[in-house]
Amino acid sequence: MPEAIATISTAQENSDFSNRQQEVLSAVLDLMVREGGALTMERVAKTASCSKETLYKWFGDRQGLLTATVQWQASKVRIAPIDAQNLDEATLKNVLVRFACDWLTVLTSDVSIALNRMAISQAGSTKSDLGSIVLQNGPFAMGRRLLPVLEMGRGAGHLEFSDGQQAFSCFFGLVVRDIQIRVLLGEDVSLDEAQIILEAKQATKNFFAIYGKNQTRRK
Amino acid sequence: MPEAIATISTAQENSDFSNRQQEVLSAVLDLMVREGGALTMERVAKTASCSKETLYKWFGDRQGLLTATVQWQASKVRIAPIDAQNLDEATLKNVLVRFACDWLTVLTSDVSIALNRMAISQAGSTKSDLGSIVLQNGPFAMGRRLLPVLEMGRGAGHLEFSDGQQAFSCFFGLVVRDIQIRVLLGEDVSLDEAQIILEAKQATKNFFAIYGKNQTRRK
DNA sequence: GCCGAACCGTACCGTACGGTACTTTCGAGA
DNA sequence: TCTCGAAAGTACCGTACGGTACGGTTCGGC
Repeated sequence: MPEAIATISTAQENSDFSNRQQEVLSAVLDLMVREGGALTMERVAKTASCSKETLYKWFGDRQGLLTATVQWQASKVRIAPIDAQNLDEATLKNVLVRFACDWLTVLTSDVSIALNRMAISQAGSTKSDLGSIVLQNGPFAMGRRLLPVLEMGRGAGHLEFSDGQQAFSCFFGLVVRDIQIRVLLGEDVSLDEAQIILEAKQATKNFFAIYGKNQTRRK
Repeated sequence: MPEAIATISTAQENSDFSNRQQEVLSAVLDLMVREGGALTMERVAKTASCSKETLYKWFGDRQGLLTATVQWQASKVRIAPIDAQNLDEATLKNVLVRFACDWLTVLTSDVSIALNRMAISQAGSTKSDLGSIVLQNGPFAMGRRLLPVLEMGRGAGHLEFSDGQQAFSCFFGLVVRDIQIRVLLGEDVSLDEAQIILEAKQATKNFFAIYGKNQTRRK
Protein backbone atom coordinates (compact mmCIF):
# COMPACT_ATOMS: atom_id res chain seq x y z
CA MET A 1 0.00 0.00 0.00
CA PRO A 2 1.48 3.33 -0.98
CA GLU A 3 2.57 5.19 2.06
CA ALA A 4 3.46 8.81 1.58
CA ILE A 5 6.94 9.07 0.21
CA ALA A 6 7.41 12.77 -0.03
CA THR A 7 10.68 12.70 1.80
CA ILE A 8 11.81 15.50 4.04
CA SER A 9 15.52 15.02 4.00
CA THR A 10 17.23 15.80 7.25
CA ALA A 11 18.93 18.39 5.17
CA GLN A 12 22.43 19.40 5.97
CA GLU A 13 25.03 19.65 3.31
CA ASN A 14 22.80 19.56 0.26
CA SER A 15 22.04 23.18 0.81
CA ASP A 16 23.76 26.49 0.23
CA PHE A 17 23.18 27.52 3.81
CA SER A 18 25.25 26.88 6.90
CA ASN A 19 23.76 24.99 9.79
CA ARG A 20 23.18 28.14 11.76
CA GLN A 21 21.54 29.74 8.77
CA GLN A 22 19.29 26.75 8.37
CA GLU A 23 18.26 27.09 11.98
CA VAL A 24 17.17 30.60 11.17
CA LEU A 25 15.27 29.49 8.08
CA SER A 26 13.59 26.80 10.09
CA ALA A 27 12.48 29.41 12.58
CA VAL A 28 11.06 31.48 9.73
CA LEU A 29 9.12 28.49 8.54
CA ASP A 30 7.77 27.86 12.00
CA LEU A 31 6.67 31.44 12.31
CA MET A 32 5.03 31.37 8.91
CA VAL A 33 3.04 28.33 9.91
CA ARG A 34 2.11 29.62 13.34
CA GLU A 35 1.55 33.31 12.70
CA GLY A 36 0.57 33.43 9.08
CA GLY A 37 2.10 35.95 6.74
CA ALA A 38 2.60 38.58 9.42
CA LEU A 39 6.13 37.78 10.36
CA THR A 40 8.46 40.55 11.30
CA MET A 41 12.21 40.60 11.31
CA GLU A 42 12.15 41.18 15.03
CA ARG A 43 10.04 38.08 15.65
CA VAL A 44 12.37 36.06 13.47
CA ALA A 45 15.43 37.33 15.30
CA LYS A 46 13.89 36.64 18.69
CA THR A 47 12.65 33.19 17.70
CA ALA A 48 15.95 32.18 16.18
CA SER A 49 17.97 33.84 18.94
CA CYS A 50 19.98 35.87 16.53
CA SER A 51 20.35 39.54 15.93
CA LYS A 52 18.52 41.47 13.27
CA GLU A 53 21.82 42.71 12.00
CA THR A 54 22.88 39.15 11.28
CA LEU A 55 19.67 38.55 9.40
CA TYR A 56 20.34 41.51 7.16
CA LYS A 57 23.95 40.53 6.73
CA TRP A 58 23.06 37.02 5.65
CA PHE A 59 19.93 37.59 3.64
CA GLY A 60 20.10 41.20 2.52
CA ASP A 61 16.59 42.23 3.35
CA ARG A 62 13.22 40.85 4.31
CA GLN A 63 12.47 39.75 0.79
CA GLY A 64 15.76 37.89 0.62
CA LEU A 65 14.98 36.09 3.85
CA LEU A 66 11.61 34.98 2.54
CA THR A 67 13.06 33.91 -0.76
CA ALA A 68 15.79 31.94 0.96
CA THR A 69 13.21 30.25 3.16
CA VAL A 70 11.05 29.25 0.23
CA GLN A 71 14.00 27.94 -1.73
CA TRP A 72 15.35 26.05 1.22
CA GLN A 73 12.01 24.40 1.90
CA ALA A 74 11.58 23.61 -1.77
CA SER A 75 14.94 21.90 -1.80
CA LYS A 76 13.80 19.67 1.02
CA VAL A 77 10.65 18.29 -0.57
CA ARG A 78 11.49 15.58 -2.99
CA ILE A 79 8.98 13.30 -4.52
CA ALA A 80 10.49 9.85 -4.65
CA PRO A 81 11.74 9.07 -8.14
CA ILE A 82 10.04 6.57 -10.35
CA ASP A 83 12.04 3.60 -11.47
CA ALA A 84 9.31 1.41 -12.87
CA GLN A 85 10.70 -0.21 -15.97
CA ASN A 86 8.50 -3.21 -16.58
CA LEU A 87 5.28 -1.24 -16.64
CA ASP A 88 2.36 -3.55 -16.41
CA GLU A 89 -0.91 -1.79 -15.88
CA ALA A 90 -1.15 -2.57 -12.17
CA THR A 91 2.30 -1.12 -11.58
CA LEU A 92 1.44 2.00 -13.54
CA LYS A 93 -1.70 2.49 -11.51
CA ASN A 94 0.26 1.99 -8.32
CA VAL A 95 2.75 4.64 -9.34
CA LEU A 96 -0.03 7.08 -10.09
CA VAL A 97 -1.75 6.37 -6.80
CA ARG A 98 1.49 6.93 -4.95
CA PHE A 99 1.99 10.17 -6.80
CA ALA A 100 -1.49 11.31 -5.92
CA CYS A 101 -0.99 10.39 -2.29
CA ASP A 102 2.24 12.30 -2.08
CA TRP A 103 0.71 15.28 -3.72
CA LEU A 104 -2.34 15.41 -1.49
CA THR A 105 -0.16 14.95 1.56
CA VAL A 106 2.06 17.85 0.61
CA LEU A 107 -0.82 20.08 -0.44
CA THR A 108 -2.60 19.78 2.85
CA SER A 109 0.48 20.12 5.02
CA ASP A 110 0.83 23.19 7.18
CA VAL A 111 4.11 24.18 5.64
CA SER A 112 2.85 23.98 2.09
CA ILE A 113 -0.23 25.99 2.97
CA ALA A 114 1.82 28.68 4.66
CA LEU A 115 4.28 28.85 1.80
CA ASN A 116 1.62 29.05 -0.86
CA ARG A 117 -0.22 31.74 1.05
CA MET A 118 2.94 33.74 1.39
CA ALA A 119 3.78 33.42 -2.29
CA ILE A 120 0.26 34.20 -3.42
CA SER A 121 -0.08 37.25 -1.24
CA GLN A 122 3.04 38.70 -2.81
CA ALA A 123 2.39 37.58 -6.36
CA GLY A 124 0.29 40.55 -7.29
CA SER A 125 2.31 43.38 -5.96
CA THR A 126 5.99 43.48 -5.35
CA LYS A 127 8.64 42.44 -7.73
CA SER A 128 9.55 39.13 -6.25
CA ASP A 129 9.83 35.61 -7.50
CA LEU A 130 8.29 33.76 -4.61
CA GLY A 131 5.40 32.82 -6.85
CA SER A 132 7.53 31.37 -9.59
CA ILE A 133 9.71 29.54 -7.10
CA VAL A 134 6.70 27.87 -5.55
CA LEU A 135 5.31 27.21 -8.98
CA GLN A 136 8.53 25.61 -10.14
CA ASN A 137 8.66 23.37 -7.11
CA GLY A 138 4.93 22.73 -7.06
CA PRO A 139 2.80 21.91 -10.08
CA PHE A 140 5.67 22.18 -12.55
CA ALA A 141 7.91 19.81 -10.63
CA MET A 142 5.04 17.37 -10.38
CA GLY A 143 4.55 17.63 -14.12
CA ARG A 144 8.19 17.06 -14.92
CA ARG A 145 8.17 13.99 -12.74
CA LEU A 146 4.91 12.58 -13.95
CA LEU A 147 5.16 13.19 -17.66
CA PRO A 148 7.77 10.49 -18.31
CA VAL A 149 5.62 8.04 -16.38
CA LEU A 150 2.61 8.81 -18.49
CA GLU A 151 4.63 8.48 -21.66
CA MET A 152 6.01 5.16 -20.52
CA GLY A 153 2.46 4.09 -19.84
CA ARG A 154 1.54 5.10 -23.34
CA GLY A 155 4.52 3.29 -24.75
CA ALA A 156 3.47 0.15 -22.93
CA GLY A 157 -0.01 0.47 -24.41
CA HIS A 158 -1.90 1.23 -21.23
CA LEU A 159 -2.64 4.88 -21.95
CA GLU A 160 -3.71 6.78 -25.00
CA PHE A 161 -3.22 10.49 -25.45
CA SER A 162 -1.71 12.92 -27.88
CA ASP A 163 -0.80 15.83 -25.61
CA GLY A 164 1.12 14.69 -22.57
CA GLN A 165 0.92 18.04 -20.92
CA GLN A 166 -2.83 17.95 -21.20
CA ALA A 167 -2.98 14.46 -19.79
CA PHE A 168 -0.89 15.53 -16.84
CA SER A 169 -3.02 18.59 -16.28
CA CYS A 170 -6.08 16.39 -16.26
CA PHE A 171 -4.55 14.08 -13.68
CA PHE A 172 -3.65 17.07 -11.58
CA GLY A 173 -7.24 18.26 -11.64
CA LEU A 174 -8.60 14.85 -10.76
CA VAL A 175 -6.30 14.63 -7.77
CA VAL A 176 -6.41 18.14 -6.42
CA ARG A 177 -9.99 19.09 -7.32
CA ASP A 178 -11.09 21.95 -5.08
CA ILE A 179 -9.01 20.83 -2.14
CA GLN A 180 -6.14 23.24 -2.52
CA ILE A 181 -8.19 26.37 -3.00
CA ARG A 182 -10.29 25.42 -0.02
CA VAL A 183 -7.39 24.93 2.34
CA LEU A 184 -5.76 28.11 1.08
CA LEU A 185 -8.95 30.03 1.78
CA GLY A 186 -8.88 28.76 5.33
CA GLU A 187 -11.30 25.89 5.34
CA ASP A 188 -10.30 23.09 7.65
CA VAL A 189 -10.04 20.20 5.25
CA SER A 190 -8.79 17.40 7.38
CA LEU A 191 -7.69 14.42 5.35
CA ASP A 192 -6.26 11.49 7.18
CA GLU A 193 -4.04 8.92 5.57
CA ALA A 194 -6.90 6.58 4.73
CA GLN A 195 -8.95 9.28 3.05
CA ILE A 196 -6.00 10.44 1.04
CA ILE A 197 -5.45 6.93 -0.24
CA LEU A 198 -9.11 6.65 -1.19
CA GLU A 199 -9.00 9.97 -3.03
CA ALA A 200 -5.82 8.96 -4.79
CA LYS A 201 -7.27 5.66 -5.95
CA GLN A 202 -10.44 7.31 -7.13
CA ALA A 203 -8.48 9.92 -9.07
CA THR A 204 -6.37 7.24 -10.72
CA LYS A 205 -9.44 5.21 -11.63
CA ASN A 206 -11.07 8.28 -13.13
CA PHE A 207 -7.91 9.09 -15.00
CA PHE A 208 -7.96 5.67 -16.60
CA ALA A 209 -11.60 6.15 -17.51
CA ILE A 210 -10.45 9.07 -19.63
CA TYR A 211 -7.03 8.07 -20.91
CA GLY A 212 -6.92 4.34 -20.33
CA LYS A 213 -6.72 2.28 -23.47
CA ASN A 214 -8.71 -0.79 -22.63
CA GLN A 215 -10.12 -0.29 -19.23
CA THR A 216 -13.12 -1.79 -17.54
CA ARG A 217 -15.20 1.20 -16.76
CA ARG A 218 -17.39 2.42 -13.92
CA LYS A 219 -16.43 2.23 -10.33
CA MET B 1 -22.08 28.44 -28.95
CA PRO B 2 -21.91 29.10 -25.25
CA GLU B 3 -20.81 32.63 -24.70
CA ALA B 4 -19.85 33.51 -21.16
CA ILE B 5 -22.95 34.23 -19.18
CA ALA B 6 -21.52 35.18 -15.84
CA THR B 7 -23.52 38.34 -15.67
CA ILE B 8 -22.22 41.41 -13.95
CA SER B 9 -25.41 43.17 -13.04
CA THR B 10 -25.27 46.91 -13.42
CA ALA B 11 -25.91 46.77 -9.75
CA GLN B 12 -27.90 49.45 -8.07
CA GLU B 13 -30.70 48.64 -5.74
CA ASN B 14 -30.01 44.97 -5.22
CA SER B 15 -27.34 45.88 -2.76
CA ASP B 16 -27.20 47.09 0.80
CA PHE B 17 -24.96 49.95 -0.18
CA SER B 18 -25.86 53.41 -1.45
CA ASN B 19 -24.67 54.52 -4.84
CA ARG B 20 -21.92 56.59 -3.34
CA GLN B 21 -20.82 53.73 -1.19
CA GLN B 22 -20.73 51.49 -4.21
CA GLU B 23 -18.51 54.00 -5.95
CA VAL B 24 -16.13 53.65 -3.04
CA LEU B 25 -16.25 49.87 -3.16
CA SER B 26 -15.63 49.97 -6.87
CA ALA B 27 -12.57 52.09 -6.22
CA VAL B 28 -11.36 49.54 -3.69
CA LEU B 29 -11.78 46.82 -6.25
CA ASP B 30 -9.85 48.82 -8.83
CA LEU B 31 -7.04 49.37 -6.38
CA MET B 32 -6.94 45.73 -5.43
CA VAL B 33 -6.60 44.80 -9.07
CA ARG B 34 -4.02 47.44 -9.88
CA GLU B 35 -1.92 47.54 -6.75
CA GLY B 36 -2.31 44.11 -5.32
CA GLY B 37 -3.02 43.56 -1.68
CA ALA B 38 -1.18 46.66 -0.53
CA LEU B 39 -4.07 49.04 -0.45
CA THR B 40 -4.13 51.71 2.21
CA MET B 41 -7.08 53.66 3.50
CA GLU B 42 -5.45 56.82 2.24
CA ARG B 43 -5.16 55.47 -1.30
CA VAL B 44 -8.76 54.38 -1.20
CA ALA B 45 -9.91 57.77 0.03
CA LYS B 46 -7.89 59.58 -2.61
CA THR B 47 -9.00 57.27 -5.42
CA ALA B 48 -12.65 57.44 -4.45
CA SER B 49 -12.45 61.16 -3.68
CA CYS B 50 -13.83 60.76 -0.24
CA SER B 51 -12.44 61.39 3.20
CA LYS B 52 -10.92 58.77 5.39
CA GLU B 53 -13.34 59.73 8.10
CA THR B 54 -16.23 58.80 5.85
CA LEU B 55 -14.64 55.44 5.15
CA TYR B 56 -14.42 54.71 8.85
CA LYS B 57 -17.94 55.97 9.44
CA TRP B 58 -19.37 53.72 6.75
CA PHE B 59 -17.30 50.61 7.10
CA GLY B 60 -15.98 50.69 10.64
CA ASP B 61 -12.39 49.84 9.95
CA ARG B 62 -10.10 48.54 7.26
CA GLN B 63 -11.30 44.99 7.70
CA GLY B 64 -14.90 46.10 7.36
CA LEU B 65 -14.11 47.89 4.13
CA LEU B 66 -12.47 44.80 2.68
CA THR B 67 -15.29 42.57 3.80
CA ALA B 68 -17.87 44.90 2.30
CA THR B 69 -15.95 44.96 -0.95
CA VAL B 70 -15.77 41.20 -1.16
CA GLN B 71 -19.43 40.80 -0.35
CA TRP B 72 -20.45 43.46 -2.81
CA GLN B 73 -18.44 41.89 -5.59
CA ALA B 74 -19.79 38.47 -4.71
CA SER B 75 -23.34 39.78 -4.98
CA LYS B 76 -22.62 40.98 -8.49
CA VAL B 77 -21.40 37.74 -9.98
CA ARG B 78 -24.28 35.57 -10.81
CA ILE B 79 -24.02 32.44 -12.85
CA ALA B 80 -27.03 32.28 -15.12
CA PRO B 81 -29.63 29.91 -13.74
CA ILE B 82 -30.35 26.62 -15.35
CA ASP B 83 -33.84 26.00 -16.61
CA ALA B 84 -33.27 22.94 -18.69
CA GLN B 85 -36.27 20.72 -18.15
CA ASN B 86 -36.26 18.39 -21.09
CA LEU B 87 -32.76 17.15 -20.51
CA ASP B 88 -31.59 15.28 -23.52
CA GLU B 89 -27.92 14.43 -23.43
CA ALA B 90 -26.88 17.17 -25.83
CA THR B 91 -28.62 19.79 -23.71
CA LEU B 92 -27.01 18.48 -20.56
CA LYS B 93 -23.61 18.64 -22.15
CA ASN B 94 -24.29 22.15 -23.34
CA VAL B 95 -25.23 23.24 -19.86
CA LEU B 96 -22.06 21.76 -18.44
CA VAL B 97 -19.94 23.39 -21.11
CA ARG B 98 -21.55 26.74 -20.37
CA PHE B 99 -20.91 26.23 -16.71
CA ALA B 100 -17.29 25.42 -17.34
CA CYS B 101 -16.91 28.45 -19.59
CA ASP B 102 -18.39 30.75 -17.00
CA TRP B 103 -16.21 29.33 -14.33
CA LEU B 104 -12.99 29.60 -16.29
CA THR B 105 -13.88 33.12 -17.31
CA VAL B 106 -14.45 34.18 -13.74
CA LEU B 107 -11.39 32.35 -12.41
CA THR B 108 -9.01 34.06 -14.78
CA SER B 109 -10.51 37.52 -14.43
CA ASP B 110 -8.44 40.22 -12.77
CA VAL B 111 -11.06 40.88 -10.14
CA SER B 112 -11.37 37.27 -9.12
CA ILE B 113 -7.63 36.88 -8.91
CA ALA B 114 -7.25 39.97 -6.77
CA LEU B 115 -10.08 38.94 -4.48
CA ASN B 116 -8.79 35.43 -4.00
CA ARG B 117 -5.30 36.71 -3.31
CA MET B 118 -6.62 39.10 -0.73
CA ALA B 119 -8.72 36.44 0.97
CA ILE B 120 -5.93 33.89 0.93
CA SER B 121 -3.36 36.25 2.33
CA GLN B 122 -5.60 36.93 5.30
CA ALA B 123 -6.87 33.41 5.77
CA GLY B 124 -4.00 32.27 7.94
CA SER B 125 -3.69 35.08 10.38
CA THR B 126 -6.32 37.53 11.37
CA LYS B 127 -9.76 36.70 12.53
CA SER B 128 -11.71 37.58 9.43
CA ASP B 129 -14.14 35.84 7.21
CA LEU B 130 -12.90 36.94 3.84
CA GLY B 131 -11.88 33.40 3.14
CA SER B 132 -15.24 31.89 3.91
CA ILE B 133 -17.05 34.61 2.00
CA VAL B 134 -15.00 33.92 -1.09
CA LEU B 135 -15.42 30.23 -0.54
CA GLN B 136 -19.17 30.55 -0.23
CA ASN B 137 -19.42 32.56 -3.40
CA GLY B 138 -16.80 30.55 -5.23
CA PRO B 139 -16.60 26.78 -5.28
CA PHE B 140 -19.55 26.29 -2.93
CA ALA B 141 -21.88 28.46 -4.99
CA MET B 142 -20.81 26.60 -8.08
CA GLY B 143 -21.58 23.33 -6.36
CA ARG B 144 -25.00 24.43 -5.22
CA ARG B 145 -25.83 25.44 -8.75
CA LEU B 146 -24.40 22.46 -10.48
CA LEU B 147 -25.55 19.70 -8.20
CA PRO B 148 -29.23 19.86 -9.25
CA VAL B 149 -28.14 19.77 -12.86
CA LEU B 150 -26.10 16.66 -12.30
CA GLU B 151 -28.96 15.02 -10.45
CA MET B 152 -31.36 15.87 -13.22
CA GLY B 153 -28.90 14.35 -15.63
CA ARG B 154 -28.84 11.25 -13.53
CA GLY B 155 -32.61 11.21 -13.34
CA ALA B 156 -32.78 11.42 -17.12
CA GLY B 157 -30.43 8.48 -17.37
CA HIS B 158 -27.43 10.27 -18.83
CA LEU B 159 -25.21 10.17 -15.77
CA GLU B 160 -24.43 7.58 -13.20
CA PHE B 161 -23.05 8.35 -9.76
CA SER B 162 -23.82 7.69 -6.14
CA ASP B 163 -22.26 10.70 -4.44
CA GLY B 164 -23.33 13.93 -6.11
CA GLN B 165 -20.85 15.98 -4.17
CA GLN B 166 -18.05 13.78 -5.37
CA ALA B 167 -19.24 14.02 -8.96
CA PHE B 168 -19.31 17.79 -8.71
CA SER B 169 -15.89 17.89 -7.16
CA CYS B 170 -14.61 15.80 -10.03
CA PHE B 171 -16.13 18.13 -12.59
CA PHE B 172 -14.56 21.05 -10.77
CA GLY B 173 -11.14 19.44 -10.99
CA LEU B 174 -11.53 18.63 -14.66
CA VAL B 175 -12.44 22.23 -15.42
CA VAL B 176 -10.05 24.11 -13.17
CA ARG B 177 -7.06 21.75 -13.21
CA ASP B 178 -3.97 23.71 -12.24
CA ILE B 179 -5.15 26.94 -13.80
CA GLN B 180 -6.29 28.68 -10.66
CA ILE B 181 -3.23 27.96 -8.57
CA ARG B 182 -1.05 29.11 -11.44
CA VAL B 183 -2.78 32.44 -11.92
CA LEU B 184 -2.83 32.99 -8.18
CA LEU B 185 0.91 32.39 -8.02
CA GLY B 186 1.40 35.04 -10.64
CA GLU B 187 1.83 33.10 -13.85
CA ASP B 188 0.39 34.84 -16.86
CA VAL B 189 -2.14 32.30 -18.05
CA SER B 190 -3.85 34.04 -20.91
CA LEU B 191 -6.95 32.23 -22.04
CA ASP B 192 -8.95 33.77 -24.82
CA GLU B 193 -12.58 32.98 -25.43
CA ALA B 194 -11.82 30.25 -27.94
CA GLN B 195 -9.38 28.46 -25.66
CA ILE B 196 -11.81 28.61 -22.78
CA ILE B 197 -14.49 27.00 -24.90
CA LEU B 198 -12.10 24.28 -25.93
CA GLU B 199 -11.09 23.61 -22.35
CA ALA B 200 -14.73 23.55 -21.28
CA LYS B 201 -15.68 21.08 -23.97
CA GLN B 202 -12.73 18.88 -23.15
CA ALA B 203 -13.60 18.91 -19.46
CA THR B 204 -17.19 18.01 -20.19
CA LYS B 205 -16.16 15.20 -22.49
CA ASN B 206 -13.81 13.86 -19.85
CA PHE B 207 -16.50 14.13 -17.24
CA PHE B 208 -18.78 11.98 -19.35
CA ALA B 209 -16.01 9.48 -19.79
CA ILE B 210 -16.11 9.03 -16.04
CA TYR B 211 -19.73 9.49 -15.10
CA GLY B 212 -21.57 9.15 -18.41
CA LYS B 213 -23.88 6.19 -18.66
CA ASN B 214 -23.60 5.18 -22.28
CA GLN B 215 -21.06 7.38 -23.86
CA THR B 216 -18.93 6.95 -26.93
CA ARG B 217 -15.43 7.23 -25.59
CA ARG B 218 -12.12 8.70 -26.67
CA LYS B 219 -11.70 12.12 -28.10
C1' DG C 1 -31.29 83.55 4.44
C1' DC C 2 -30.48 80.24 8.39
C1' DC C 3 -29.55 75.60 10.30
C1' DG C 4 -27.99 71.16 10.63
C1' DA C 5 -26.37 67.05 8.47
C1' DA C 6 -23.36 64.86 5.54
C1' DC C 7 -19.08 64.76 3.77
C1' DC C 8 -14.55 66.34 1.80
C1' DG C 9 -9.77 67.59 2.66
C1' DT C 10 -6.14 67.67 5.64
C1' DA C 11 -3.54 67.75 9.56
C1' DC C 12 -2.36 65.00 13.31
C1' DC C 13 -1.25 61.00 16.61
C1' DG C 14 0.49 56.52 17.98
C1' DT C 15 2.49 52.58 16.76
C1' DA C 16 4.63 48.96 14.26
C1' DC C 17 8.05 47.67 11.46
C1' DG C 18 12.21 47.66 8.17
C1' DG C 19 16.65 48.76 8.42
C1' DT C 20 21.13 50.65 10.75
C1' DA C 21 24.59 51.65 14.33
C1' DC C 22 26.71 50.64 18.46
C1' DT C 23 28.09 47.86 22.49
C1' DT C 24 28.88 43.49 24.52
C1' DT C 25 29.89 38.64 24.54
C1' DC C 26 32.09 34.54 23.07
C1' DG C 27 35.34 31.54 21.09
C1' DA C 28 39.34 30.34 18.27
C1' DG C 29 44.11 30.98 17.25
C1' DA C 30 48.88 33.01 18.32
C1' DT D 1 46.68 35.66 28.08
C1' DC D 2 45.94 38.77 24.43
C1' DT D 3 43.68 39.70 19.97
C1' DC D 4 40.41 39.64 16.65
C1' DG D 5 36.33 38.59 14.29
C1' DA D 6 31.64 36.98 14.31
C1' DA D 7 27.54 37.32 16.07
C1' DA D 8 24.13 38.44 20.00
C1' DG D 9 21.65 42.11 22.19
C1' DT D 10 19.87 46.63 22.16
C1' DA D 11 19.00 51.15 21.16
C1' DC D 12 17.73 54.01 17.61
C1' DC D 13 15.84 56.27 13.16
C1' DG D 14 12.62 57.07 9.45
C1' DT D 15 8.59 56.08 7.53
C1' DA D 16 4.23 54.19 6.44
C1' DC D 17 -0.07 53.32 7.85
C1' DG D 18 -4.46 52.77 10.76
C1' DG D 19 -7.32 55.58 13.02
C1' DT D 20 -9.06 60.33 14.88
C1' DA D 21 -10.03 65.33 15.06
C1' DC D 22 -11.36 69.43 13.02
C1' DG D 23 -12.29 73.20 9.84
C1' DG D 24 -14.52 74.16 5.42
C1' DT D 25 -18.10 73.27 1.91
C1' DT D 26 -22.29 71.71 -0.08
C1' DC D 27 -27.12 70.90 0.13
C1' DG D 28 -31.83 70.01 1.58
C1' DG D 29 -35.48 71.70 4.68
C1' DC D 30 -37.66 75.58 6.99
